[in-house]
Amino acid sequence: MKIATWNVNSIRTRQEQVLGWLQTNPVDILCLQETKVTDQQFPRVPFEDLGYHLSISGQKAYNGVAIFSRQPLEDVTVGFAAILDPNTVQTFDEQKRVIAGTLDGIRIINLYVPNGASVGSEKYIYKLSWLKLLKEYLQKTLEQTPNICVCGDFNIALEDRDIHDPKGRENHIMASEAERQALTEILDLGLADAFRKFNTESGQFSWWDYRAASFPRNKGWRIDHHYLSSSLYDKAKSCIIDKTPRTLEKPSDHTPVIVEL
DNA sequence: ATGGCTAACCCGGTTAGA
Repeated sequence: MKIATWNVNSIRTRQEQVLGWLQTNPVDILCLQETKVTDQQFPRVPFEDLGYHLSISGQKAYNGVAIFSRQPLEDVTVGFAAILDPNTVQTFDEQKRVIAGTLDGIRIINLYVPNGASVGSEKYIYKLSWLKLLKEYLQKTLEQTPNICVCGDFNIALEDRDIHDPKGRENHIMASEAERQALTEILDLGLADAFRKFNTESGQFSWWDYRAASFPRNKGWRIDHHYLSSSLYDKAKSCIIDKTPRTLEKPSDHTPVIVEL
């Protein structure tokens, strides 16, 4: 089974690129982030015509996640409230960042982790609070389902080798100690980075800033991940970053990452 | 160098991304 994750930065703007990519890369599962569209306005038909089932959770202008699957998913849920106390997480679920579904006994959890704006800002505090809830959400999920694949745009580079230029990173969003600590605590539940099973080199990224010619200079970050529970991690066959879509005209600033289980 | 680039929104300037 191939599971891809791709922050498309607007599904309506990227519709043709996503369709083209799926024709060349007919993955079993495609997890999308930053669809930036309400469910009513989501361009479902072209993807359904390609043979995909769509599970979507979006909102106007911001955020939004979706899972495309060749086979229908079971037990699709959106938001933290599917697992956690709705009264506690209600305000967090207003931002559409979490969708999950099951295929062949594997629980696939697709995430768009908050960006955090800048270290110490209100949005940064929100990001850390969100990650704390994510830990509880995944802990309870693992109690129900041992086989999980948690993927998406984490907006965190866990190690310096995941950043083109790590100097000064302690005050940089996506690399600060508190963010890394929050993610490490989540991984300590029993999850491991599929990409690093196969590739230990630096210089391999999934996101490049639109500005300052970051992509041609390969000044990027690796912030899009697949985290697998132990039995899936042991079985993983490959995990690759496909830079091709980032070379196109009007690309997303992220590019797809694909794990094969 | 707090720049630079892109997208949505409501209509050219703001908010957000990372």
